Amino acid sequence: MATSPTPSAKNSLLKLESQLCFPFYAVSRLLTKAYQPLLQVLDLTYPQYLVFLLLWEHGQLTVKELGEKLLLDSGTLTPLLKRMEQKKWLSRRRDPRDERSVIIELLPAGRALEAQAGPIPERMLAKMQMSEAEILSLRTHLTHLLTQLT
Amino acid sequence: MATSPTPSAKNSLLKLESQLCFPFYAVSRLLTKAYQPLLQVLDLTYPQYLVFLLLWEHGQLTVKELGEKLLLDSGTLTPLLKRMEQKKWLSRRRDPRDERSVIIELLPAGRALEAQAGPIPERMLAKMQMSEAEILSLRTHLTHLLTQLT
DNA sequence: AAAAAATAAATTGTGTACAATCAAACATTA
DNA sequence: TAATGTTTGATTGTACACAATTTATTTTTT
Repeated sequence: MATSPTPSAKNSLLKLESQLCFPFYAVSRLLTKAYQPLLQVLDLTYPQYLVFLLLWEHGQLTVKELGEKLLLDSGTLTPLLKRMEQKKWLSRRRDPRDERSVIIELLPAGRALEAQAGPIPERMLAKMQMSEAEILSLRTHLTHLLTQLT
Repeated sequence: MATSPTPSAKNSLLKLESQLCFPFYAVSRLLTKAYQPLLQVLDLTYPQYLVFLLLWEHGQLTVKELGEKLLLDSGTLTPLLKRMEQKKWLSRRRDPRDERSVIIELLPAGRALEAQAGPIPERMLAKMQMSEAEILSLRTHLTHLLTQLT
């Protein structure tokens, strides 16, 4: 006769889930904490470091473009970018060709941080203690999830 | 002659890294957002839901125990638990045997939420669109990372 | 037992996150 | 071109997250 999944089988699945979303939440916060001592000497937070990674590569981007790449909205980015502006790391100005857009441009003090931030990725990889195969496997799954959730 | 890694090899490694930590950060936020419509009808946030998962299982826990299991400190938990107390979901009281500890205990209104929250894990699994094999693989890597970073 | 050390929460201050709303600028079309 | 609708940031309000400090309590040492 047809039966629904046994309670134990169902529970294992549900338990699996409860142990899947929480680890993401926990790992994300622990990674940010692991960055903290490396970023603190540069007076940077992790989200600010992510903004810099993009600016070091592109030089200048609009708030909208930053938001699309970081999956953050202006309610998060505007105050964050204002703090970075106060530290003379970047400039904020309206695009003359479209006054709705705000262009974020790297300033010399911001560009100077790139060299100091150079060793950070290797140090983080060391903290993670993962093989390149593990990292590739993780990246595949994370990218898949990212696609599903976006 | 001995050489350091080539720039390209080194860059690929660094790029790998920049594409590993950010996905964790992004997936974690997207998962919280994916929970939001399911939790909103219960008037819950994701961290509050995590507290409930523990309380539904254990009935009562100290703030310290909640913090150990969720990897959160009292600076985060105290205001969160006070909000949950205001909604009559739980009670906060000092342990008479050790006045330093605060015991968090589930109240009837909090226990009543358990049934309503029942379908949430399955719905989240559906949103993630992952096979059980993928989930198991992810869990292994996440647990490893969690251990490395704790 | 009195002093010193350790523990558990609470508090304070800073910095994200994000939903909801608003305002200005631009694009479209009737 | 005037009205309508869309786009882009900024603002507001709520809720984490965490470092650093403080307070109350308990434990350990002397």
